[in-house]
Amino acid sequence: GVELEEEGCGNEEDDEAWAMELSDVGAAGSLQGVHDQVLPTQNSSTRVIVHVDLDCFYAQVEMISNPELKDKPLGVQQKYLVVTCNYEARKLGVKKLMNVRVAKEKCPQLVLVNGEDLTRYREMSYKVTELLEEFSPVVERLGFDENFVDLTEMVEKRLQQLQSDELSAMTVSGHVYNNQSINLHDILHIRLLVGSQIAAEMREAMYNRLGLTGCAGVASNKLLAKLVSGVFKPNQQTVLLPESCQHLIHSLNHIKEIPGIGYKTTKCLEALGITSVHDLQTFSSKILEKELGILVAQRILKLSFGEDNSPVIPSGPPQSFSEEDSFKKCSSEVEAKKRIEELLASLLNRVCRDGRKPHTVRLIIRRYSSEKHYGRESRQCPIPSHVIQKLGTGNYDVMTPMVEILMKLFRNMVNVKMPFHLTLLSVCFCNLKALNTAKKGPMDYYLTPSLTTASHSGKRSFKMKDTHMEDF
DNA sequence: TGGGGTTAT
DNA sequence: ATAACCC
Repeated sequence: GVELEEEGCGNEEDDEAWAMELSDVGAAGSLQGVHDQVLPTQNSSTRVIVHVDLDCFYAQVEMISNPELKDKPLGVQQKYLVVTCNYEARKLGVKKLMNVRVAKEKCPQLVLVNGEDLTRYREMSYKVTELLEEFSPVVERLGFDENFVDLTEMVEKRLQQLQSDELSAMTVSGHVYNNQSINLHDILHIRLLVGSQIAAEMREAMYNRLGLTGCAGVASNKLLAKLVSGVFKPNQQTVLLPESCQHLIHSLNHIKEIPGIGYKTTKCLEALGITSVHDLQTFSSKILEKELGILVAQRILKLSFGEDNSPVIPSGPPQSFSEEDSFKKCSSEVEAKKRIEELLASLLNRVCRDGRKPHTVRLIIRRYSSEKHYGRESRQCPIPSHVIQKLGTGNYDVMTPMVEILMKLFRNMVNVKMPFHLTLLSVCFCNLKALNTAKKGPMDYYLTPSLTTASHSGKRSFKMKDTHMEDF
């Protein structure tokens, strides 16, 4: 890695230099200080990141589909859960991931729509990502309703376009975290301020073109942008200035609120007596490294100080397509086959519309068991090339051979001669490759996806050990 | 707990 | 193939 040190909260050394450089800007009405100094910082660790977070996304999509739902308390139901709900419903006590029965008790007027089919949510989700990509191509998706955008370059360009008399008239858009005042002589403040203006334009475009509202957080890294985006909640935005970084991170009541510290790590930290951000910041790094491994320990320790050097990675098209269904009980091979066929039919549609070809298929099951918090098993195998070729073309029957492959995977996992009880089935297409439409040419050997992309990039390689059809 | 996703080991 | 993380 080239980067030596944190961004995030600091750059105290630079701050004073900037203040000196710019101290005469107001009086002289010149931006030379900005222009001279902005360019050399372009590849430094001072970034401007926005996190965009849609308000109760599934519920919004449903309200757009059926405007009569707009002024009613609305919940989106998957199986017996209300997975999300609009703000009308929240006022009446409905919470995310609340049991349907409990939600109805709390709020008898609650209107429920089924949200088990994610198709429209997925489509709207990608429209949002594509809209954000118009601002800057560096957009990273997080789930269906969140995106990070690296605005660093855009901000630099806007600062270079700025006329000299415009600087003193610049204003922040939305909230400033902790009500901190902006110093127009501080280049870090100016850059984040410009970021807040771009964030406002993004939210305007999302509303005008897609009818969606959401929050945005602007800060110097992904962690802080994400944390600050939720400070003012529906349909508002907040910018974090460096001086308030510690205030933000210490406003968290528990380490589990830090993105990147998940269920397992939280349990492990709690066993060490660590519950608050301060506990983690001051805990022995050596002991932490022994308990969690050096990589996790060093990463979460940095996170606890608000430091996060992870880049915004453009998501691009999805790496996998999957469909799953959960149920109380599936205990026969015939029933499993029917459920797999349903999942497959939807998946084949999606894969066809994407245009790329999956080269691997995977079957995932969850077995019934009273305990065991997380128990999923999977088997995968390469898709035979003659099946891949038929995938885009509606003419040939691709269902039959695919179902046969999947049932072989099924019988490899489940001994169908013994009683079994499944509660989930899922089919996943992955290892997606672009069509090879290139005509023969001298360079093709080096450019063809199956050779170049897979074996050298390390990103989409054949690292997984597939069970081959010959094994059966 | 749903119905998805990602990367690392 | 699994385990961790995210929504």
